[in-house]
Amino acid sequence: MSGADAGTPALRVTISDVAAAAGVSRATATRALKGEGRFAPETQERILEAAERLGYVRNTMAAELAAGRTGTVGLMLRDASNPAYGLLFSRLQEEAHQRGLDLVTVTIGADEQGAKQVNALHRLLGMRVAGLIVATGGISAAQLEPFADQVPILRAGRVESAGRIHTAHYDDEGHGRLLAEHIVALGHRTVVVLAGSPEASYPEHLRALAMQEVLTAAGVAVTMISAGARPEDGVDEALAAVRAGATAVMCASDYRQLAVMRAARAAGLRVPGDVSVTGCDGILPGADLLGLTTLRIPVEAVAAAAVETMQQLLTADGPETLVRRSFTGTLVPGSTAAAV
Amino acid sequence: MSGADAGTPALRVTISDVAAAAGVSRATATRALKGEGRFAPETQERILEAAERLGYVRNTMAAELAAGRTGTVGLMLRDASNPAYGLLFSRLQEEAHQRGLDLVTVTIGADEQGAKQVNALHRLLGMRVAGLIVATGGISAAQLEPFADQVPILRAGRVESAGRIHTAHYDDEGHGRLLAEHIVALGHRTVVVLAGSPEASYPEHLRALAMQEVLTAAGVAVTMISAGARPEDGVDEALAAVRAGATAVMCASDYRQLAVMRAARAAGLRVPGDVSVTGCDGILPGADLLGLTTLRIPVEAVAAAAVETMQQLLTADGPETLVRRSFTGTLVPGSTAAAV
DNA sequence: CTGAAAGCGCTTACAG
DNA sequence: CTGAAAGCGCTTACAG
Repeated sequence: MSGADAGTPALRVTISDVAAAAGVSRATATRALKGEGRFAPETQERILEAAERLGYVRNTMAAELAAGRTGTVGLMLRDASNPAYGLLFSRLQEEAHQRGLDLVTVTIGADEQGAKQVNALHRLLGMRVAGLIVATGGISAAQLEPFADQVPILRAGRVESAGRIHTAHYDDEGHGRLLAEHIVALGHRTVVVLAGSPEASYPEHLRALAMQEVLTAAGVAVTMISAGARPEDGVDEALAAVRAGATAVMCASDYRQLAVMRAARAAGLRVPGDVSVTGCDGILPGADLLGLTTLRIPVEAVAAAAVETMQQLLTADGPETLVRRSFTGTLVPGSTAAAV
Repeated sequence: MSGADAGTPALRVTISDVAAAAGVSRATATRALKGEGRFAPETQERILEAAERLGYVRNTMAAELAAGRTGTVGLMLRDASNPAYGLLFSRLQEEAHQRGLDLVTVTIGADEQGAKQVNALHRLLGMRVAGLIVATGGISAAQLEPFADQVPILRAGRVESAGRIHTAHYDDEGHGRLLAEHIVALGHRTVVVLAGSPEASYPEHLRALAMQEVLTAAGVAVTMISAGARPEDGVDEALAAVRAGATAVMCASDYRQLAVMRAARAAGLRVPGDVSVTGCDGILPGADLLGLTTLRIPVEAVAAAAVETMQQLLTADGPETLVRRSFTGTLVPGSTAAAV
């Protein structure tokens, strides 16, 4: 309440201050403040009043250190400027709030090296979080697994093959299939599939493989383009294939779809007149106005499952079994893809 | 490294384990691990090797409690599903990373009551963060100020009039002015301004007031609509005004602009043939394809200034002066607004 | 260059 | 119903 001098941080009020002000021991103050254990109602009242008056805020670090446990779940997040991750983040928070789970988040840039990823992981583990939700593909199972016996780890959004990591993930293959079936149904016989390489984006890669499978099985001629991480990567190549006869470009993400539409417009190609285009994600605001043909990924369901599963893992008493939950989104037919 | 039984968390290795394994005291282990103070190079090597081998992760809570300080800055964030906040979040993280500042984030839903907002604040203060960056309008200066003498507090994105809170904010009034001047230049004489009410969105309110001022000063007839928080709120009213003669609808956000375009399309009104529309934010992916007339808010500059300022505040030795930095974005003329 | 000791703020059995 | 005591894992002067 004093010490407003700059440079000298104000003295924080501790539980000892509160206890003294209320004329009790620290032990009693602790109990009354938490509302656990035995204490006289009027004693509690006095303690609560003192805490309020002094502006007491419990030191979480000390409390958790002493109690030997943490009520916080760590969340590793990828760059939230991508709306798909932004929304996932938002939903995870929302779910956690509703279930009374405290979440502490650290993010890692998409471009960061393994060392930084591990660093972020250590920061969370250093806080002795009770569980870990990983919502970034940037960190591998190998980096995660050593800690799987210390704390439950769940990957959100992406499949995971490693033994001890739980998941709540998108059905990327199913998504690729649904989109490809739509294109087949529209009668396209020569199609470009434009996706990030496995290194650039594993989910995109999975979608692309599934698309290829469905298209090929339907007798469609497929040109696969394995591109870099940036949306504009591979776009020129895709348009070249269009000029060579392809009637549709299937993109593994809406960002790529936008890039293709931009380039098509610049090149004087009409969508869907000259070329049909599809994407995947379906969460861009304004996607409807653009008429994007896409697939809405089930962000809400994945977020809910992730938090629910984590909560179960935290309260599990029996031996823990591996949880793997997959969620399929819904096709959004738009005006960017038409029958040939 | 044992205790893989479910239910029984593995024993975490402590610095005592590392010290014992290396045959030194905990004090020496601490120094060598941090690389501070004096120690024999070969001793350090032994300690580092032991830590590595045992899988030691320093307990941050204990370390900071003992050291009496924190290296972490708290970030209070609003729902990141809004791209404007998602991008701000992303940039803040990026900047913090680059400057070696650790950020720990808690979010609060847009709809949450004051109690929850304060709760989130307490969670951060309970972690004894070294500083606080507030990137949500949901928490008031009055709630923040009591803590301003314990820790530097900076509001990012939004102006702040309270005495002890620093800011790095958008020039909302300037943004409103720039957009209004554009509409005036296009020759519109009857205009609707559609914005959230002060309670729904204070920044939108500021933009709207500035628009009104510029429009009125130019002799334009203005209809002000003070709407709810949802993008579709007030849209019907706006279209009614258009039917009554208004030639332009100025929205205080891109979300509202999209809602107006959607409704206009449904009502058979052409944009910009029958009505010009403007927004504000300019960060929607695909905004260019839609031809949105908007204003790109300077997210990057605000984020950089916020982190930079916070870092200065943390290392300041002299008496701290109030920092208030404002940033103006750039007009993005699109195809949704045309001359009458 | 290294270690013994005290202490950070809080909680938890255990006695009363 | 309440308090004294020990301890959570680590760091920091202070002696050696």
